[in-house]
Amino acid sequence: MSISTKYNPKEIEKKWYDSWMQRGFFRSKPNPNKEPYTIVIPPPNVTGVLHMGHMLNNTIQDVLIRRARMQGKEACWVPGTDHASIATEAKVVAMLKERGINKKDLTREDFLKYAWEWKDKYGGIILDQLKKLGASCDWDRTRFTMEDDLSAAVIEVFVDLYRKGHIYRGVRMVNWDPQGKTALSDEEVIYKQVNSKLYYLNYQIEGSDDTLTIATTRPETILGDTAICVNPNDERYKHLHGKTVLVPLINRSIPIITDEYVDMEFGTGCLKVTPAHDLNDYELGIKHKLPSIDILNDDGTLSDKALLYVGENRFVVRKKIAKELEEKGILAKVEDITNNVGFSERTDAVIEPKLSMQWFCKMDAMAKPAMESVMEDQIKLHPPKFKNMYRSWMENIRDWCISRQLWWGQRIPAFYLPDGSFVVATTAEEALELARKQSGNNELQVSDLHQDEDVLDTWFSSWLWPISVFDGFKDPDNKDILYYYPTNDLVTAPEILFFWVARMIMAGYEFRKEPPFRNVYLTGIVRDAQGRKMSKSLGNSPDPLDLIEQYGADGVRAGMLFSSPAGNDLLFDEKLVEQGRNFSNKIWNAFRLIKGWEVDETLPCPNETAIKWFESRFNEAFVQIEDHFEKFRISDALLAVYKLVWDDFCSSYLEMIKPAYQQPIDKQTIDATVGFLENVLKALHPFMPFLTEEIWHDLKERKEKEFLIVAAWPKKDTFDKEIIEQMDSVLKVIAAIRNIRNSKNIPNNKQLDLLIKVMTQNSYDAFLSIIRKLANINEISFVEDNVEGAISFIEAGDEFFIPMAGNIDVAAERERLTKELEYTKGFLNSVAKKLSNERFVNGAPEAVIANERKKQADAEAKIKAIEQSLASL
RNA sequence: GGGGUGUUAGCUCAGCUGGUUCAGAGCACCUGCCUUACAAGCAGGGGGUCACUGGUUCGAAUCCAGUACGCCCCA
Repeated sequence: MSISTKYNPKEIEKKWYDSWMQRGFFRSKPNPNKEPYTIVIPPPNVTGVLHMGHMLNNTIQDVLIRRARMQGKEACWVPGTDHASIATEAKVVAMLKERGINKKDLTREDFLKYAWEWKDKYGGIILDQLKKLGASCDWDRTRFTMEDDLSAAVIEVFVDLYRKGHIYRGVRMVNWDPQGKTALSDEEVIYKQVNSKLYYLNYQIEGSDDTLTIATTRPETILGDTAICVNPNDERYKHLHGKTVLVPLINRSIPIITDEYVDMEFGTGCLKVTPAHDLNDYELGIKHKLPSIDILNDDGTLSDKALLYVGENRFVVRKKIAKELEEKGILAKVEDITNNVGFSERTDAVIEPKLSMQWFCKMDAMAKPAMESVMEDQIKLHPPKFKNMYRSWMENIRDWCISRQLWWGQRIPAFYLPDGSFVVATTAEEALELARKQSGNNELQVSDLHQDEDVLDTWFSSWLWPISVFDGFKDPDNKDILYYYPTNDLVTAPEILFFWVARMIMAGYEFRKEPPFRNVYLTGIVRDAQGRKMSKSLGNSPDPLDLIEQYGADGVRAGMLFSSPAGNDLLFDEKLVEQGRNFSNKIWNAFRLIKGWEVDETLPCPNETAIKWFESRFNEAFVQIEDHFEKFRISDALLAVYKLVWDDFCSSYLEMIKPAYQQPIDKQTIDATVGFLENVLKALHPFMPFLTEEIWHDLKERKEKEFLIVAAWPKKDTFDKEIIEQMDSVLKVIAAIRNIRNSKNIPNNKQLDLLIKVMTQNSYDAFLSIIRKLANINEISFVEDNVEGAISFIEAGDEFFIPMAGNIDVAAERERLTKELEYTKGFLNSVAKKLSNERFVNGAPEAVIANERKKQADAEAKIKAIEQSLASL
């Protein structure tokens, strides 16, 4: 035979991907005669390269979209990338540095030119990598969050929300990244446990020689202190209420205030209040009308308001000031503690809570419908355990800081007048008009206005993604948006459930009055075999493209899905991918076998039972597979196909119908078998698209557009439960015979005889040839009595004998039978006990009791049979 | 500290509405096979007090409470 015994994915994958592309199978257009099925890709970071998380995520999306396509839906998977402002800007800055260029020396326009240059060069990499995986995206629809239309949408939305009063500008405590020199949203801050020191400092009480001790992890911030706070119920400090103390080193007089917020147990129970540098202190400050003293510059050095150590880095100052305090006898003691410190997700710098002027988007009004839609299952989360988390987040939502002190992104459309007031408008011209109206000054020119320097958070683009990719802002009634929106399923990671998913839902209701999608499938995190998160720094992540090279895209796809139930982390092991590859090979060889048969049209069909059985078995399995799909149990769906193919189709069915070596096969069997293989390929195609398409075409001549990728998905059909059960018993009989061979060291090629004592209504007539073939039996006969000199076993209530021609080890056989007898008696006993319990008989449903009675009768029959066998030994 | 969620075979996990799918699957493991589709394979097999304690029930892996340990989110 000329077909290789091993499946070789390399050229095959490229061939079919190109072929699909050429024929436009991935493309989608609104088609009123078809039901739309839409997925928008979670846009990967434009700076990114494919990692294992993307592999899992996009494999699942591809499985969903391919199945929908085969189901005859108008399947549309929209790809694209997002501009990832901080990450990309950091990469561009690094690139410039390499070329000896400092960002500070560039104008905004020059910098953006470099940024686009960078994006054009590296921005498409990740999408090309997805093609290797087999992703069947409609590439003609590829979008980018910074392209003109999507940027216009962002600006339009900003202006709209501003006019609705949802966007405001204000001084607020924000998470400041002193390295990136930008504000971050709460979600971009990662808290880590670190070892710190707790410094105990003595503050002099004014008008007294006494001191008061406070504890702080950040002694440098005392320079910004504006009060000391104690719990009003704290007996220790009652005598100090209303007094003032002096801040050490600078001797500023600050009041002692009281608030129940203070934890009496922590430190000394005295809290220093630094409203400019701590969120809780800030809120205390507002409540008690305290001044804020901002002692830090944007780059994390001390400002002149600090009075001391001006211009020095915050961490350097911490050490220096601790030393100075110690020398001056102010430092009482130092303790080691661990506390949570926030770090920038992007630059890893320690976050500085900082007061600054930022733009905010109000969340409460928009959060309401977004929360309800998930709680009431208009949008379903899979698995639903994430609903709780979602709710608690939405209930405690805070306003969204949307401004970023960067250049790479959509510039905030606010224009400042010479007097410091501002207007918000989509264009400078429109702004001028508004500004003239607002100021009453008709002499104002565009050049008098100054646009805000900041850009918008990237998520302020991506929350519009399901709408903006269909140009739903530019042209709200266009055909695409009307047809594809709401999209169907979103596949993403739980980490961005709030960042992104929740905000998309808000935007959906705000701008389209409809949810952006119906189902959210949450994948897990891909971890290594030890359970560690895969990361570049650990070096524990395989390169996905290497894996594809080694095992084939189909093998990798299957491997990823073998062990990844929704919402559960995937402990990735290369073994899984190996299993995927082995599976590819298994199917390949099944195909080789079928392809290799000569057909003799004159032969009668000896395989009616096998054919009838597999047909039913396929339908049974397919119903289950569909059920898994409907419940988003993708892993289970794959495993069900896997078992259907390997166990039922290959190990059982093909062995049943396989003609003897070099013998031809009859027409009816080959036709049925090819049909079965086609159905199996269909069910398998979403998971393993390349291999299945290849076999599809090798199996038969196909017409120009007759591709598996667009073949009709099988329909759920009825199945004959009885034949499945009968075959089940028959296969157990075969296994029992094989087991006897194994344990008695009887070679496979030695034919045995089989005698059957039927004690039930079972009929084996239709299955005799199958038993003969699979168990290598010479003669099968039926008996009324026990057979002497034979090994026996019971299956489905009937007794089977294999004559051993005197080769029986009587003692061993007696022991085996005795053991089985004992077990069965014990079993009977437990059933009898149940049945003699009056409360069980009265309380349990009829079916359960009938079942127990059947168990009882079966066990009794079995005991009788074993006893007879023992007697005849 | 608050909330959520989990603990089932060596590993990863199914197990829905308590009772024949109740103790399962895949991988790993053990034994025997190079039997012309496949050694990336074939055949067979051994593994579990369902975390622990108590409760509800005729009956609990399944429901309830507590304990221990793990993970996640928030502070």
